[in-house]
Amino acid sequence: MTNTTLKKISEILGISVSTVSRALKHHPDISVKTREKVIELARTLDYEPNANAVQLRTKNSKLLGLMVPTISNYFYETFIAAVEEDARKNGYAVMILQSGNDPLIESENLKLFRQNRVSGVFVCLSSNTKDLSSFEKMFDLEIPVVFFDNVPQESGVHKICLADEKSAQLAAELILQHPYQSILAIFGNPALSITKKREAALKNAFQAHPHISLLIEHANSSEEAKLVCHEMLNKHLPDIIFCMSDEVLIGVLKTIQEKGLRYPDNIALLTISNGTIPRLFHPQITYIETSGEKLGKAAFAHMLNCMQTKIEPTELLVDAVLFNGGSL
Amino acid sequence: MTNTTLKKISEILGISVSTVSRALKHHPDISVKTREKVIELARTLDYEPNANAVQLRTKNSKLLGLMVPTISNYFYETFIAAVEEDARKNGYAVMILQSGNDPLIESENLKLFRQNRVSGVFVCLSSNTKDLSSFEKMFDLEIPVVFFDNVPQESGVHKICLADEKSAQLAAELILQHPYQSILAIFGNPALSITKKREAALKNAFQAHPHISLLIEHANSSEEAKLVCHEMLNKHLPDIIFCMSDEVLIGVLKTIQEKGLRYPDNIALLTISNGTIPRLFHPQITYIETSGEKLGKAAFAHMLNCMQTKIEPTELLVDAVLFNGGSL
DNA sequence: AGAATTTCCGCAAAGGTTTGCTGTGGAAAT
DNA sequence: ATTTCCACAGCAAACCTTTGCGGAAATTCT
Repeated sequence: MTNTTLKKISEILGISVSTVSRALKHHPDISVKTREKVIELARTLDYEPNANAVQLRTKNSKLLGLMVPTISNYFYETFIAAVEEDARKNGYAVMILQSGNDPLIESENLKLFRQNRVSGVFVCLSSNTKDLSSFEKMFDLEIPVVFFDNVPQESGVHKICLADEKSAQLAAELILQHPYQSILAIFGNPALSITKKREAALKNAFQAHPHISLLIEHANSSEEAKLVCHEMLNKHLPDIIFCMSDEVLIGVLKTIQEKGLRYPDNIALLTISNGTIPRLFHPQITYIETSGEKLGKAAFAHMLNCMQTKIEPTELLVDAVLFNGGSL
Repeated sequence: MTNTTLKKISEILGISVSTVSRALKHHPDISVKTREKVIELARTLDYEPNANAVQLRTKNSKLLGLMVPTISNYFYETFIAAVEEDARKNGYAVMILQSGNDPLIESENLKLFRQNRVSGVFVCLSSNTKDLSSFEKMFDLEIPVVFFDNVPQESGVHKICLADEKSAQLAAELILQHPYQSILAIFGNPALSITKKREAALKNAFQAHPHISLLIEHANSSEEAKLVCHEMLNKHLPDIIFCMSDEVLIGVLKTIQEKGLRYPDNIALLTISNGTIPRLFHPQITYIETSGEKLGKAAFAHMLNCMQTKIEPTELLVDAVLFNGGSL
């Protein structure tokens, strides 16, 4: 079977292509009689506009780009799911690409987005990206770019983040409500904006409490976190371990389980997470919620704004809330 | 900045558009001198072909569609990641849509795929889809459809599945190697092809062992699985619980933890999973591996075949292997 | 030198849609 | 009965690229 086009409909009905096109979009120039004839036939022939032709002509696609380091991640997947859902409801489709944390692939992917004429892109920066040079062309072409989660330091771009500072502050407050004296805080890749923000905020919060020992470590993966944690626990058992993310938490949990430690009895746990992992365990692990879903919804709404009216680049924050499990 | 097109290049160089087009693809009709001039200018102007125009003209897009009930799922996310990665390496981009297990949205999404002229689609059927009527048009238009994971019963379509029967058999064999006498097996949504296959295979394997009690239950979500498990354990403590999937496993684990049971001492556990969840716990949970990654790679390879040469629709299986944790 | 190739490039159409402009017929206004 | 106006529909260009075909100039062969 071959595809039905405006031309085919117009030939069958013996009218012009433009009349068919207009009838289909209820243009007032077309009489009701003609319009109904056209719509009727279009339905029976199951006409579906060729998006390529439409976009070529109108220069305005219903495609959005979305790039993450990897799709396979507790946080990104919920973000993606949320964006896709809202996009669908608004008639947009989403083209998803992974950078694998490789700036080269990131750049290639941006090119792919451009070639496919996306109307906007969501980007979580690769952890190895040093500058925004590969994004220049997007800005030049005025394709809205909304950065999320791991965002560039530069101002003048659209950023939408979790309340990184606040979530670390919340964590600090919660810790201070307990009589913990020694804290082990394990963060992720120090190159990430979220790492920097969370680390700075946590450090800052404890500055006024010099009697509390705050030990900070970094780990780029769950495996590293596990090793680091093992190492640290061998030296000294802290009162509480703070994990910056699910990746870290997973490593820490493995260590704790392997060592036969029990929380909250032997050691307390606190993490920042979207909740999936913390809720798997019993007792559930107390976490500061960073919802990929909320972030996704906010990002899409912001994108819609960007595409409709040129708005000033800003940094938006999605609030953080505490979920009380039973790990401290 | 406006986009560079073939026309713009041709005007600057004072040659025709067709020459530019041919030069850029190393057509033998074009002299080396002209070709190099063109390529040089194209590079400095950072020419990027308009995919819409190309596709419109060639009727052959570098876009693939992928539909799953939800992206946010331990299994699908790895599948998607694998497909995207291989697609990228082969110059394809992936358009991802979620059906939310709603046949209506599923149908709408197929339409979106068609309108965007994808060259092929991967589909994991929604659990509520009763027939393949909404796919008819895809077949008519000869757009390759590769079903995966939850596939239709019909033959004559491309299906690529985990070795559902074999994985259940493997599970049965493993169980029979131990002196377990009572088994609680919890399966997922009975409407899914994977549920049916796994359940049938498991039942079948135990037919020859009537002295072993095999109790079968169903649960559509982790929460249901948790409830079902609670209920069952209140009546009777089985020797082992077999979980069909991660969803089920999560519910079961919660129940077990809440009840203060310890595996493998009080009860044994066995599941089918891609490994993410089972490896989070200590001891790790023994599982039959169903790798979304392997499935994704196989699916993409198959899709490539479908697009190049019309091959006979077949059912491909991705093998299942045992991962020995410490839960039985 | 004249004929036969070869080399290189341009013309124009096609793909499906959208849209500004033009043109027609008929009804209303004068 | 002439003019004015409106409702309706078609023409043609444009978006950008690809490609069959034809043709001019340069080269090679008698």
